Amino acid sequence: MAQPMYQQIADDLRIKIETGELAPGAQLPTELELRENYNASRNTIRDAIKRLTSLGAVETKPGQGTFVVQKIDPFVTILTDDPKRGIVGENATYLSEVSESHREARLTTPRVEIQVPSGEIARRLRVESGTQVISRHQQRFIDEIPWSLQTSYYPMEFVTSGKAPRLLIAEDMPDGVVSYLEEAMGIRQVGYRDWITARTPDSNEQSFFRISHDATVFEIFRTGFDEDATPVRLTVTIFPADRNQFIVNVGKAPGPQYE
Amino acid sequence: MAQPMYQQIADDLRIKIETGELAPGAQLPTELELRENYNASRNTIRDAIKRLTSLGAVETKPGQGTFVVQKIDPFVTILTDDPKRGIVGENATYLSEVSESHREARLTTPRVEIQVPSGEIARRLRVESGTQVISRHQQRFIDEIPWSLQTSYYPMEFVTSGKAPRLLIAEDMPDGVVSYLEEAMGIRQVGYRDWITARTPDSNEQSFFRISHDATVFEIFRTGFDEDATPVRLTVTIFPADRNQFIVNVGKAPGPQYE
DNA sequence: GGGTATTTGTCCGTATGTATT
DNA sequence: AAATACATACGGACAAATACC
Repeated sequence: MAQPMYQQIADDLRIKIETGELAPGAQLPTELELRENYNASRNTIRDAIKRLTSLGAVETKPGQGTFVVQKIDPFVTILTDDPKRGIVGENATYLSEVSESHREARLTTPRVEIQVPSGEIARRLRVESGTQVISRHQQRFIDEIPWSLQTSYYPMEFVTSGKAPRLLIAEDMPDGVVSYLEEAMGIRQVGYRDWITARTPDSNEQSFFRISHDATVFEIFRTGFDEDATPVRLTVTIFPADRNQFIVNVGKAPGPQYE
Repeated sequence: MAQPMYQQIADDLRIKIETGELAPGAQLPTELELRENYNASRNTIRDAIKRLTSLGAVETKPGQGTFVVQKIDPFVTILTDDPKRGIVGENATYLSEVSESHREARLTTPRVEIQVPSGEIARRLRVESGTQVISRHQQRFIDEIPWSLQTSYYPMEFVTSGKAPRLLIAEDMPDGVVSYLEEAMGIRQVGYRDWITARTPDSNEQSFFRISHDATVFEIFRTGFDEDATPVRLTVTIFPADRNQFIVNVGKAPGPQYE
């Protein structure tokens, strides 16, 4: 046996999917039918299907069947801001990028919390661990598909000093928090750093994005800095890898995005 | 049964790993022992372990046992070139970044091929599909751990014109291909665009990186442009997500890397 | 709403193969 | 060569989710 049987079955089905014999959205034969087609036991068929789900080629729905996944048209985020536009709020950038591509973006109103951050958050925002921070959490959708989960963290003294009370208000800031902080506190964000990682989703992310436990999500930490190189904000965004890609432009790179 | 049994067992083992009760590198009890510990069948134990492998928490070795994975110290690549350094070869950047972190980098000598590129490669390099291109492929290691797979593509006329013959020589160019092209052909790369995606590894990548089929790799397409905004090269690099992270600096961001 | 058929999910037991020590 | 440990494959039983009448 060169290849295990479940692997051969998975490959055969994968080829049928790639050639279009099984179209996107189409239902695969049921486990019982596949069992007869391939003359294998149901468990072996199930192993083959598990292989395909972990490749992201099919999805199973209890009580209904197994279906070829609809490939989602990926949304591309430009991490390096357009210099002509200057550094603006991420949400404004997000909304304009999406509308440029003729798709409909939507954000939830922020959920504002006072938290004691995890060690990683505290380290990146450079506050002492054990102190409190303000967190603002938003969900983002494109064409009503859940697209990303974003949480921004700010040092607690921004509100305890009385200077930036609107950080605690559960409302979106259309001009962006960055420009609000400049108006209210004189803090200028002169640059930022994105730290890009990938991992498997936790259970919250699995249910929000409706992805399986062995899918992949990007986790991007964006730290904004003022002129003294002090972090003024940290934004952590989770993007499912099946519907998100990123662009970094350096030097003279043409067009906004496409050739 | 709120949670399925295999899930509870997986969670219990995961907690023991996170708390350090099962140290990195340690061997888990064998399937037979776990079966007695949890009073479950061997198949159920195996389902729990599959869950942990897909999380990347453990790895199984036939004939030996199941082991807590040694977390690899991730290597961080800066995608936005340091402006003081200017735009130099990726390999030079790679070697210097690694040596700055006191780790040992190594590259294989390039494997040079003439290929008819796939549609995606042709589109990104903006050559007509069906025409030939030069490809140069290298494997990169850090401390002898396989770290990335890189393939660069160049338009065929760079050598058919007789101007850049060294592109066909299977030798690393320590100063970088970019500066060679400038010397030899007068082509200046004035900028580049990185396009960042993530996916599961193909079988080549699985065996080279020694990762499982449901791991994740970053696939980064770097297109270099000359002053006419014409692509002069395309570099595709595969990075396993368990040992690679990326940084993008925009505006004034402090330090090279760490706070 | 309820009942039934269909389909996938979980769990068990067993046998045999393959890799490593 | 033998023992150990994981990998593959079979079969069966019941549960849970969904669709349909």
